[in-house]
Amino acid sequence: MGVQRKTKTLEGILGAFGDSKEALSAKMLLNRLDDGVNKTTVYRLLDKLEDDGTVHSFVGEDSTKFYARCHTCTGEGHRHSHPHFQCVLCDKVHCLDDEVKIQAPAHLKVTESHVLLKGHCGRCSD
Amino acid sequence: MGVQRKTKTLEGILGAFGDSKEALSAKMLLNRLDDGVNKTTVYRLLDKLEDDGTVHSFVGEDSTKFYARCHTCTGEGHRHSHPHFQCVLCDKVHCLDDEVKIQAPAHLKVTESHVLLKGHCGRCSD
DNA sequence: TCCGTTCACGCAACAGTGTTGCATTAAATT
DNA sequence: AATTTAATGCAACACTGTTGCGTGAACGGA
Repeated sequence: MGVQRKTKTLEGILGAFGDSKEALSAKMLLNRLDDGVNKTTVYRLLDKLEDDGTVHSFVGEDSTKFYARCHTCTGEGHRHSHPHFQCVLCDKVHCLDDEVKIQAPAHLKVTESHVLLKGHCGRCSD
Repeated sequence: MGVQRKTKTLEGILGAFGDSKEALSAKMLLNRLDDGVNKTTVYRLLDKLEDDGTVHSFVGEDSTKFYARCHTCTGEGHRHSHPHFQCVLCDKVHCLDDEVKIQAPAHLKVTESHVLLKGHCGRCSD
């Protein structure tokens, strides 16, 4: 049913994402919010924000879920065929721009593509 | 250090993978082996087989780890730029053939690409 | 501004996947 | 067969994420 009330924690989460393409895990968010916010609250808000089409989620190679602001989605459904990039040095994750189309054998009907690239980001590869 | 002894559980695991491109999770393996094999044993063997370059691993969208036989790897390092496909109906996961190259912005140095496609497999889309 | 509704919150307990320490068992080597 | 040491089973743990429930706070209406 999505978010219905403007609470302090909600504003903290939206503020953490800001308008950037950086992706955050629940743990990262808890660290940034700090002052006694409960993890349950964060998980529930993230779920609702995803329902609303405000954020989208994907799974990193360490099996943890990351969330990032959507820029083109609605509550009707998420359409994200853009890749995500994770820096192996600073661990930052962010969304890339390009749409990705991967061709699969004809007998498969592909409905979702999840692409995660790993490597060194701009700041870390100097 | 890898596998050093040919035990019953090891043969069970290798038998389960066979020579196919199907990927299995630890849980799936435990179900197939059944007769009182401990999950710790399976996890440890999978780790060692990965070290040896016998299997490779990747993370599914449900945050669980899948393993599949390598066909071109050595203990020196895994090189897998092939996509993996998961059927949303029968939940089977398998390796696809094509190599995938995704172009990323120039300031990023990409060292790994993980691609997971989801959809309906041949058997399920009839 | 007060009040009532009901969403949101914190807490505790739990679920699932995967890991670690340690004592025991069993492959491989002699 | 005896010895060595990798592999196993067990229990306990770590981590991410979830659920139930009682309390608190946001919002709408009077």
